[in-house]
Amino acid sequence: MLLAEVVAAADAVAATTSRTAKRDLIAALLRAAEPHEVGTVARLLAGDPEQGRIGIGWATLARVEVAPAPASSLAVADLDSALDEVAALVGAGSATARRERLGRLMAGATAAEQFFIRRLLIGELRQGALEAAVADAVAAAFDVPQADVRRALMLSGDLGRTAEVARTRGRAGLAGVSLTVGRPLQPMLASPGEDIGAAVAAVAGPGDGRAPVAVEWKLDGARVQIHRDGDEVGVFTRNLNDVTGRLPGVVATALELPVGRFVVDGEVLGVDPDARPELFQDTMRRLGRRSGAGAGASPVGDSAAGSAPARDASRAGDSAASRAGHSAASRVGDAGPAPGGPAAGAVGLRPWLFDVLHIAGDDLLDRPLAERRAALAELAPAHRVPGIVTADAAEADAFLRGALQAGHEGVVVKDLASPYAAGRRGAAWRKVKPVHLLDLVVLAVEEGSGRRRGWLSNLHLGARDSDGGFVMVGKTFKGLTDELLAWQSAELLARETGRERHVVHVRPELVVEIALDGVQRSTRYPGGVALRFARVRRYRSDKTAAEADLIDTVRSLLPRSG
DNA sequence: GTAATTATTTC
DNA sequence: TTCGAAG
DNA sequence: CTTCGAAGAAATAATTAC
Repeated sequence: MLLAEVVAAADAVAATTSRTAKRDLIAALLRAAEPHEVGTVARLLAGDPEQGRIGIGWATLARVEVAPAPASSLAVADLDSALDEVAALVGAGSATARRERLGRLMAGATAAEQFFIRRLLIGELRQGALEAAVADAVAAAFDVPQADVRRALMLSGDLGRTAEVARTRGRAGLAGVSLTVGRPLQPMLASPGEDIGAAVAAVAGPGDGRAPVAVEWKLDGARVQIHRDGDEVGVFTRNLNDVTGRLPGVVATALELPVGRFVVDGEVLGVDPDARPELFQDTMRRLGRRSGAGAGASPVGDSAAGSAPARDASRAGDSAASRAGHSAASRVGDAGPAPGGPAAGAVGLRPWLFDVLHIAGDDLLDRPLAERRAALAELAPAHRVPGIVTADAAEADAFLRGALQAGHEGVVVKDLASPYAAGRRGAAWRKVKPVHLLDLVVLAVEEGSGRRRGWLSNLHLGARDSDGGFVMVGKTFKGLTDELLAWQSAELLARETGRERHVVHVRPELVVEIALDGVQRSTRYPGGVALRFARVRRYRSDKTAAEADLIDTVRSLLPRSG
């Protein structure tokens, strides 16, 4: 298949806002593809090429300027192999070599193709259709039920393979896709809850006689899905990245459990010697460390295993997913203190489990949560996330307060009758965490892009200094309706004091109420703190900048670090 | 040696 | 994370 | 009412460029 056909389809998809039209356009393209190309084409249209991120970003692309070819000649396979080649370039001089190879690819591409390749590589296809849309198109193209395609996609985590299966083996083939120990599936997600009472009511139903719900601590770490098959262990993140080699302690824990074959779901989190959870930043620091990759005990084993970042976690499907058998030896060395890092006494990242998806040959996905929790209690009682079962909102509230007291993020309220809805952000799980509010001053604003082009969108936020000045503590563009965007654009434009690039500086007069989850240490901002998940609640027209919150108030939200 | 670039995770 | 569009 | 996509920040590590 010619790349031009794919690009034409992508352009047509971008040109319509109708989801069914998008689906039909993609379906027509998939039908036209050769059977062996279906997977590649599907992934291209979903903006997720098999090679993943290959070390090309906007900066690299900006330096590759090649006159477009007058006529299209590239095949899909040409693009695919070019991506393979670029991905294979590592080590000294690789960036130059990448640019060179990319330039050759671009020289053979028409203007439209070049544009598509750029968007693809940057990871922003912006056609209003990604994985889910393509999945629906797969169903339409090959005349198989949408639900079957989605299920296979969630269980395999692999759109290309799912598309190929649908094309070559149809409905029966899709039905044959099942949870496979060692291969990650899409994790179930929680939807946001207003507060604990609302969450309990939403999950259990309102009023008397409501069903009991599970209420569990919500830990501020990294989601992990742990697979064990005999002495093979694989650990995967929320995005199905393989982090087995970075979590020797988790591997060791998995190997200690009394059952040889299982899939469990949970969170990894560092804990201080005094049992307080580490800051998210510190947990991520540990997870980010790639020393100790693989099973070997050689602490300076170098990055021999897939030297390029992000590539050891490639989703090549059959990659070296799990080969971390004898990891106990590497555990002690790896968990050692990072230079300049926190707490030498910390024991490294530990798994906290809250679900079981498979155990000893039985898939539990379709079983009620109550049953899965019971299975977990038997499999790994010492590693469970603390939780209760209750029908009483007051009891749930008390448990939430306890979680916060212990330094955790909040709780997740779960329907005990619900199955494990892989890949869904359903109403069966509701997360509840406290919201902080701050009144901050708008110091500057950035021009919007995409559908916010023409508006002033991203706000630079400042807290009040003790001597009358303002200290920037973060930015946000969230929580703005189109109406509010229009209003703030006009108001801020009227206060413009100067511009640099896309940033419009304004007189610090407007006070905006910001909701946030908390604050974290920052090296970027002069106040030493940055807002976490800041979003606009409303403008405080009733307040002047002199009444905004102080930087010390912002700092007081910092959790005490380990 | 330091700065820039890219990629990764969380939300 | 939040919002808006689509169905 | 639900799903989906798009908008972006922050911190970190690895690697390359200068």
